[in-house]
Amino acid sequence: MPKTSLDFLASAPEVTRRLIGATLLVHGVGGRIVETEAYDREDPASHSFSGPTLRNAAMFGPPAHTYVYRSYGIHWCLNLVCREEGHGAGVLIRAIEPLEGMDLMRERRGLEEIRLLCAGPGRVAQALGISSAHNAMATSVPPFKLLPAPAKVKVISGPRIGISKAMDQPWRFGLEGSRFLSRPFR
DNA sequence: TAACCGATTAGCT
DNA sequence: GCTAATCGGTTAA
Repeated sequence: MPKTSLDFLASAPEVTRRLIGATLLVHGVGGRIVETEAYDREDPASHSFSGPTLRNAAMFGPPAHTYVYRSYGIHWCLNLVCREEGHGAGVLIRAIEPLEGMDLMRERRGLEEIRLLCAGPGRVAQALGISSAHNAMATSVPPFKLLPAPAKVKVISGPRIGISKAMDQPWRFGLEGSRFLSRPFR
């Protein structure tokens, strides 16, 4: 229990930036977070924008918990809830540098190429074995393990991917120079 | 009908 | 090496 534990109560972009470089494991499988995106309540691109529904309920639950949703009817995507309970903000985990449980991740993804194992939110969820069963769970207890980033990570930012609103907000964050990003920053 | 996307294909530098 | 286009499913406005 490091005293430098992550503060999920800060603003969504702040929490999102600080998650870059953090280590995320599920049942000991995962690695270092290298790409994230912020979503907030007053944010037309956020699932929480129009208030609570059955699907996004976890976004309005306690911080440091998960919000898992189905994307385009096919993939699962993992978010971490931030700000105070009931606010409706979260961080989308977009890419991870694979470090632990490589064999299991390769098997789940049906892929050898390490660079593409977790390069994208749907890919992250598949490699880590995330599904709706992992929705609204605390990240501080098993099967989850979340370790804060080291002090000196270099973070870059840019517009979010796959949205058509609030394009002006640079709420996508990445680890500078990482080759495990879903797409490069420019 | 548009979405917090991935695999594939076709084209480019 | 890269980008753009296409299509596949569910959800919810």
